[in-house]
Amino acid sequence: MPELPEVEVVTRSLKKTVKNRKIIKIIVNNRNLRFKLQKNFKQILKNKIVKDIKRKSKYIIFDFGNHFYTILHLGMSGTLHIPSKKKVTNLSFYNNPNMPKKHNHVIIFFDKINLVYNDPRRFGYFKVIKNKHDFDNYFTRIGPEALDKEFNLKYLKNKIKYRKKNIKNFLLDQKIVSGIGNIYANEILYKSQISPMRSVGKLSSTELYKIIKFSRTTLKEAIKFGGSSIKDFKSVSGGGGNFQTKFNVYNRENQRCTKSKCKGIIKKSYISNRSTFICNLCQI
DNA sequence: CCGTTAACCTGAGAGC
DNA sequence: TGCTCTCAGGTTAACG
Repeated sequence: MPELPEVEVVTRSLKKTVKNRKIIKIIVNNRNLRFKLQKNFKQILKNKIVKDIKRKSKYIIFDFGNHFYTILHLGMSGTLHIPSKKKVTNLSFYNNPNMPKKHNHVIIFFDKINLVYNDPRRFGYFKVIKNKHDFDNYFTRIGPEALDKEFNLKYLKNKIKYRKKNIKNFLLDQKIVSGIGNIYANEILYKSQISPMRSVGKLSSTELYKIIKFSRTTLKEAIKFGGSSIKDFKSVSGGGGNFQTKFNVYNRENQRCTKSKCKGIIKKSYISNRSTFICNLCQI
């Protein structure tokens, strides 16, 4: 489900809702997430106070102070929500309305507020980290995120050397640049007017610069619109984002290119089993 | 080292 | 109505 903008939106709402709150208790209904939840997960987090909430690419970080953290990755279908007594918030694409609590795997009880982790496909996971070394080490596996200054022309030029990978898979490779997923890779390449099939080694500096620029602007704009809600993305309070109304190519198969004067039709294909949308006339 | 594929999961929607 | 099949916003082990 979530790429950088959606995770950012969730992180911002967590800052407003659970920051500085104390965990009273935790209920674990299903430990079998992508990685099995450690046995003492409940005990180890009990009575901890959330000092801060941070985000690193697609990871949400609960910072408890003293280099004690819990990292959460939402996978494809993970959502966090705070149930309200007034309205039903858990009605995502994947949830059977008759059994809305079926995939509520972890419930964190704060004073006054409960935070529910729901994840039908269970590709998401929590990881508890207890020291600075492990924390820093955890993120060495991923490259700079697309909004970082480190993700610049010099960095990119160095990374593409001697490589034949196509630009779409390159943008999706979190070791190269982190935070971009399938929706935004499609949108960024459309705005850059570059075909997703192009080999990275053959891209010009101008083209690389466009990719960097549009990565930043596209992700930032998506954040401004509250992320993209295709099927089940919801913010913590239950509202969806609106960036899907801004899509130029994603999910727009057989529709007209959004650029005025362009007669192109958006075509769908697959690259490494991921759906890929392009305007044949705009993207070369 | 590099690039690609399969696998991990559940459920909605399409087609028959 | 119901069955089967495909697809979904992510990651990564395993393979050639």
